[in-house]
Amino acid sequence: MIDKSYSPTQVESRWYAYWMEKGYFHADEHSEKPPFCIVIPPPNVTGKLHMGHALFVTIQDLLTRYKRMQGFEALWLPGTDHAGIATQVMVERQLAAEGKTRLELGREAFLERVWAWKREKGSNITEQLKLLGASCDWARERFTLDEGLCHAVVEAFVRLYEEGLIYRDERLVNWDPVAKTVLSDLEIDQEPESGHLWHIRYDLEDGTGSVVIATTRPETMFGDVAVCVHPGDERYQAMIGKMLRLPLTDRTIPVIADAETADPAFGSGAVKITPAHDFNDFACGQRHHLPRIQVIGMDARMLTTSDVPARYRGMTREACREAAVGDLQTSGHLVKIEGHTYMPSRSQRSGALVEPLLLPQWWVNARVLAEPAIKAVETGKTRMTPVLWEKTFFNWMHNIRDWCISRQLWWGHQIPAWYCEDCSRGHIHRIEQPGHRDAELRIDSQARPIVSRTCPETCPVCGGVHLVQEPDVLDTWFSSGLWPFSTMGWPEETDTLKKFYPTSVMETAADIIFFWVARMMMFGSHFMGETPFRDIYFHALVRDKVGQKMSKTKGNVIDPLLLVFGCKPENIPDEERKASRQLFDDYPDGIDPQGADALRFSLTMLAAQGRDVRLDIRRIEGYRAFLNKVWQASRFVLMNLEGTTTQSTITKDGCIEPFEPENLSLADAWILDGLNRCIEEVTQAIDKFNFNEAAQSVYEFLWNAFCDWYIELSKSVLYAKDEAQAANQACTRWVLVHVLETILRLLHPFAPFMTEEIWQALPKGEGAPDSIMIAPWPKVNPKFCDVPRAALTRGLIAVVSAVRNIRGEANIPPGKLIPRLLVLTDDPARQTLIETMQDAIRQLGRVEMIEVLGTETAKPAPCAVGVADGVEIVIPFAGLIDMEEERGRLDKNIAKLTKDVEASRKKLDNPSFVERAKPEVVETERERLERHMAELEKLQKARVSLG
RNA sequence: GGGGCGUUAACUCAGUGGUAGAGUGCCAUCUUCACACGGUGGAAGUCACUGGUUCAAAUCCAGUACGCCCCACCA
Repeated sequence: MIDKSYSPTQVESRWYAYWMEKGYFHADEHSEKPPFCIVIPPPNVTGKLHMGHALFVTIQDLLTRYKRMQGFEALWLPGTDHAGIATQVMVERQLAAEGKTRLELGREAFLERVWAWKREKGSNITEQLKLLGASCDWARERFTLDEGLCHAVVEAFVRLYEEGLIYRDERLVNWDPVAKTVLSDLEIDQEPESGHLWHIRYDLEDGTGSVVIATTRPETMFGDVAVCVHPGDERYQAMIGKMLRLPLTDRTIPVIADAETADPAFGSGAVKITPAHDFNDFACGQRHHLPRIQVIGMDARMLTTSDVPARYRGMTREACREAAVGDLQTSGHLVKIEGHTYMPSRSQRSGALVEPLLLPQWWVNARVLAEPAIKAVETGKTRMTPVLWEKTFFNWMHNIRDWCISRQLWWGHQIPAWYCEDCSRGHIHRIEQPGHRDAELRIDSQARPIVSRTCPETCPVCGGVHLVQEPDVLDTWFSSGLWPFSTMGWPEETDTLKKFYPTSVMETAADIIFFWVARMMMFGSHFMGETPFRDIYFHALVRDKVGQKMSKTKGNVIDPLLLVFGCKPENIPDEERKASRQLFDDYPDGIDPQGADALRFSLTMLAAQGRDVRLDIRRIEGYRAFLNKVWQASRFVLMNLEGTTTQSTITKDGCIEPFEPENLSLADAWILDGLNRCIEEVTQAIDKFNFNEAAQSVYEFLWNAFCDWYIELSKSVLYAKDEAQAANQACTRWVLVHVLETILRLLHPFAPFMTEEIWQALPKGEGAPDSIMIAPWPKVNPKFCDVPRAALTRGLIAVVSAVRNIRGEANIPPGKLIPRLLVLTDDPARQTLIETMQDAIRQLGRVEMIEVLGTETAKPAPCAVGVADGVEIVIPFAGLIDMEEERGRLDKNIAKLTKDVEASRKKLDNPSFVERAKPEVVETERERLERHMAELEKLQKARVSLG
């Protein structure tokens, strides 16, 4: 017997170890079963479990467990990502707390430190996934810096280089001066900020006039090489081609015309051109063959070159801005300062203002790689759900730009390229800094890389032996892009790849569609000849209850584990409590343990396809109540099996039925028919990724059908004293345990722990599996599809409901039995139904005696009348009912019915409805009208008799 | 500038052509032998707005308002 009350924390501590021990999570690449495979979106090793993880575990585990039960060889392949910038920044922060920097430690010692940290903390996140029940094949766990994956990365890089799809080039790139690395376009955020627009006068060299330019970055003026105006702008026609004096310097720069760069309507219509520090200016400079003058360095300070006037050299860009503006004011060149809202680029990781700099970097030719990936989606070889994401995908892929893959970090895959110090003499610079362990290597774009799988011993050109490796590492997403096949052993042709590639479903958040999904598609098509997944399911974003993204600074973070295990605010560390401020404002006394099962069930319910989720804890509590209901219903079934030989008839292939349909009671036939429907709905919904529908279906069947009616009806059979019921009792017990057992299997992918706990407690026969997670997925049993008998039971339910309705609205106290109930109908089938089920009706309606009579029977006056399923329910007053209440009740029902009748009439009186609507719709409408009219008539008569 | 999404009960959300649903909350009532994380009954919505298509619109189309997201640009 299971415990009296449902304690998720206790239940969930029991089963994970059992499943692991039994090896149920392991997928065999040599199996004969059809494959089903999901590779996990690898969480950052630095990561701490958040709602996004909880959501993907919920959905991926749901799919994996479902397919496993359906008889697939189900592989959910886990692993973690080294998360280059995130991890390095974190460890550097630790070092800073000790007063050290990575440059003091040097590359080797720093990396050792990161590895030590990874060894210590790297399993945190995977342990947290396990708490949610993730049935991953942990023996196959991978890390993007594993030996095997490094091998795959090198292989991919070298092949792409040899195919000309990777190249090194000097371009303007996004430089993060805090993290000291270049960033891809995707790693940059833009939010509006308020700044200024400085209007500065540049005088013509010949003294004939001046131009006023507007800029948001006056400190870059030392890098100006031209002032650009629109060719059609009449104000400046005469100046085009003339030279201007650049204020604060002794340089002169030309006025040029460029329609793409200058907008006559913005500012003064004239714009300064600084090709080394602005992307538009860079493009303009290229068109006009202008020089590029770099004036800001990688530390975001002004360079100490001759281009920068001595006074400003070495200043930070901010200090320089202030100084320059002051000097311009003094010299009279500053015309005005305007307030201005602009969108500066900031590094996602460090928050630093990105400085565009001219640097040699490694690039992937994305356009070529994108083609087959686009085609795969166009032809439906890979499908996206919700399908609207395909548009976003195409839009980006068709306009894709080359991908900058090098990063000036240490934590990551060092690029497999070397430079010969002899051949590339003069292009390799070692910059020694006092206090830095290693010299910094700067490698000019003119240096010639030697790309190789292993470190070359000699230079293939000159035979020289002085080779240095490219210090840069690869963008984290380069290795993640290989994830679906690198984790399976690529470039080796492994059995795992043969069995499981391409994978079945990629399940992830849509915000990494470009970062990750698109790149996996490109690499998969290129290296494997096939896109890596059949289906891509994008889940929703989990937001807070008012729809904002969760973030620590907003204080609206909801840590899934706080919900799973419960929490008291006083036990939470300050920092975390700050991050979850909103939560503790709403729940000052803390939160009760909800359990992983309830969290999972809730997320499935809330995350309808493609919709963002606003997480409302009240709904989680509601769904925990549902799991409690399952638990309590199970206790009822188990209690009634005690001391009997009735057992669940599950085997490893399905269920055997000890009873034939003709031996079933009406209630049995009804619930088994309903079970069939439920099985069908859940299965179809999961297949279509409509997880909320699937969960909803089980929810309704278990609560509204099984608990509310079948269990209640079963009591009149099980607790009957007469001998005649004995045979029915055995049947009822079997139906109880059979329906419960099947529901548990349907529910297992949603709530794995509690379903296992209960399932294990059920009495089962020979041949039953050892765990619900390897039990077969329920199938519809055509033998038990019994529509007519199910419909009769629905009639019975309607009768009981009608009695209860009268009781409730007429304020008959629940303790008071109704002495006499008349049921009027001329239909023999219904008469028999009421007769045979009268025990149940008496119990559920709290009625002492029932008489079944024909419709012509004279009603006692006064009486209360209700209509259900075409039969008339009559309750003689006999002092039971408050006349006023009853009049009110009838009036209300009459009003509603009258409205219904009018609506139906109006429709049916409309000739075009009758002609043009589908015949079955017209037929339904006629039936409805007839039914409502008959009902209305009866109620009206009853009302008249009340006076 | 381009694209996308949303607006349904007090709250959080389902519902893609045929008389509006759930959870929580609310009102009344009941601690009856699975369950008060419960039972029973009840109240509660002009489905943002305006047009259109249709016999029929929460649902399809167009527009408006408000909210949100993505991409691009921004001197």
